[in-house]
Amino acid sequence: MHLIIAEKHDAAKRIAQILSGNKPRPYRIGGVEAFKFDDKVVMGLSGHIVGVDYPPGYNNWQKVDCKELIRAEIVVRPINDKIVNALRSLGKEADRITVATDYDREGELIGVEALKIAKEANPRLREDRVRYSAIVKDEILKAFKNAGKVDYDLAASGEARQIIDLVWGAALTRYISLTSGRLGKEFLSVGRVQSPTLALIVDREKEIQSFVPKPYWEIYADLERDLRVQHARGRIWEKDEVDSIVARLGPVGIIRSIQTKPRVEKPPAPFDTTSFISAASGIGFSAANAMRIAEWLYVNGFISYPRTDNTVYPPSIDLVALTRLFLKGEFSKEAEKLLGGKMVPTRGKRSTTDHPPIYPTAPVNKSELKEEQWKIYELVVRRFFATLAESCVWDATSLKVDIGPEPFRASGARLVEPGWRYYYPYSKAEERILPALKEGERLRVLGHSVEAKETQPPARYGQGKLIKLMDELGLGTKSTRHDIISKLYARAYVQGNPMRPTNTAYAVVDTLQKYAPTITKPEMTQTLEKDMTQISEQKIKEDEVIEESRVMLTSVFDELSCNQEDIGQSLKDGLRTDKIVGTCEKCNSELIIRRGHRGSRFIGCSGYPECRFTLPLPRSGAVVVTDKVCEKHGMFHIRIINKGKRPWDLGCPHCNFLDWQAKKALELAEGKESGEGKGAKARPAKKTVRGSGAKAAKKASGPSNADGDGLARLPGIGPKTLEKLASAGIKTSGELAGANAKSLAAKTGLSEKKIAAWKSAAKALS
DNA sequence: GCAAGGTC
Repeated sequence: MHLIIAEKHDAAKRIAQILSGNKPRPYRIGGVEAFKFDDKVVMGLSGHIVGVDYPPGYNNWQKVDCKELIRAEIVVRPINDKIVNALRSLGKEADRITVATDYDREGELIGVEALKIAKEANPRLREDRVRYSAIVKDEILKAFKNAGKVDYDLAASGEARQIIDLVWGAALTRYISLTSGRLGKEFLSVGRVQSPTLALIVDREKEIQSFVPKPYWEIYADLERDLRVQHARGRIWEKDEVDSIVARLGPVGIIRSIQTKPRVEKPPAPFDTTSFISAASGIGFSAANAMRIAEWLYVNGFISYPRTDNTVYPPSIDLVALTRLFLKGEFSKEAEKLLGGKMVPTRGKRSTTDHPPIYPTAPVNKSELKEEQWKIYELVVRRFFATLAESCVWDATSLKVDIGPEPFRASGARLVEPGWRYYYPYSKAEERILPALKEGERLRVLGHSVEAKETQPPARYGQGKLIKLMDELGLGTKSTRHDIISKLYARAYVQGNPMRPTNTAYAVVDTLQKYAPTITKPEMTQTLEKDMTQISEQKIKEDEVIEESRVMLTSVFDELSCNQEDIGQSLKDGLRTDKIVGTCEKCNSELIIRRGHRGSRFIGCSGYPECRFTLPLPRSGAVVVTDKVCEKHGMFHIRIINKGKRPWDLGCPHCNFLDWQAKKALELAEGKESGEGKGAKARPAKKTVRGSGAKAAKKASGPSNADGDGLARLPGIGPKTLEKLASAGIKTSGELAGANAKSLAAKTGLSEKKIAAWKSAAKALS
């Protein structure tokens, strides 16, 4: 039997279809679906099926000296047992195995991992490797006709990367976590990609903080015929000069020249992962969310593989036939127009061997997708169309006017031919139409204005911009960059979008930049890339590169241990400030996030034990203190970040607590005790509160609300109830708490029981 | 409970 190994299930399926000429038989083995035809079986892996790690003896962070990790044994263990087992049993049956994983470095390593497992089960296996750049018939058939050798050197270079990443990452992650006392769920992490990325964000923030704005002025004049012109000097840095220019202005402007030239905007290049995420970011998607949706669209057959560095369509894709598929449905107008043109595809700068650019593979009805999925799908379709469309052409006019001795100018732009912009309307193309004028024409000056401005600090990085920057610096890959960004949020290193570093991030980056600068710079990745190339070219041995790296890390640790005390202190100082939530309403001390026993957290007063004011916090997730302030309590809003979930904006912890109390009181009054209610510790910050909190916020902003102290926040009170209560003279929760339930019921028509429940809830609230 | 890299 001839066993063929692909990188993923989907690739296996399509390769089997092409090689078999029709539909291969699905062939289940140990819960894994492979494909069988003739004497062949094609099986898909799931990327890496084994991973490197330390033996279990090193699991205890406190007991193992992190320096030991530099030279500790590293073991390879299966990540996916099902696939490993299936591979073993298929390997036993086979006499030949062909590696058909993706045509790149990691693909070679993934292939070798699989090969090792199969050969352990059956040492007599003959092996070979096929290389293809797209899973299309010609390409695959050609690849299988010209099978070559497995490139063990290329795989070895990938293995070196794995080991170096693990050793540096694990040792420094543990060091920084132990030194700062942030253990357990709240550990701090360090890595070859994440730390330089975080440093970019921190460095940018420092630039912004230290930016000194410089004042400047711009002079504008309004002329008849609706013409507004700016002084040709643009930014003028001296106020004196502004004044003297203004003094020289006359009552009439004379048109010196007026020139119109065409300006051509070329259509954009096909989407690779970076430009896709960046475009999605422009319409409000986070990097991780955009990739999650793209992945779904790919798995369901609507778009091509979303993880690619390629910006050139391979000739094997029939672009015209693909466009014709869109003649029916949502994009029929666009498809028809496009097919009437030349349809010459644009080419980007990068052309790679593993996957084509991202393009739509099939039309789909809008009603079949969720709103977000549709938006991403539409983006991919429109980008695809744009890459086949004509240039966008403008008439650009530049106008020069003299007012007295002073030169002024204006520029106009008129859209002549929208070209690709017709299909891809994501960036606005604004026209500025100038009045029709002739050289030498004289216009009266109606007035002028001097605008005082100042230079602006550089902008914070949004996720789209950061992904692009990482790409340029070689940080991470198309498949990991969005994950790395998510990781920075999960560690509470950054918040918001554009991204702002927390004080924790400052402390960690400062420490690393001072004592372990290697890990904070993109150069580490660039050097590693060079070493990997040398390994794959047999110029250095894998072991030499790893050994060199270990020696380097050893000296980093020497430097760290020399400055142990300083580092511990500065980390703890930085970390403390991220924990200040507000000021205690009882004693004016700082309220900070504190740890209770058994991993619980709460907000406590730093005046303890004299002051015992506390507020509860949820048990799980990283607690982030945001910069949004509650108007009522003056406390910073809290955000909870759980791995793999959306961040939860808990809001003001005091408001959250009051909401919860009110809700509890209501439940008790209605007699439906939820299991956790009775005798349970106060745990307001639970998901159940979230709904009512959000509703409450909506209600509170409703127009019919005359409520100053949270009447609308009581669970079960909607706008209609509010009106009814208001008609009986009840406008605040205080008034409700003091009202007689029976007579109020009679006045409003509301049930007495409900009113009684609201009353006790209102009491809890006030 | 650590990294980064695949894929789901």
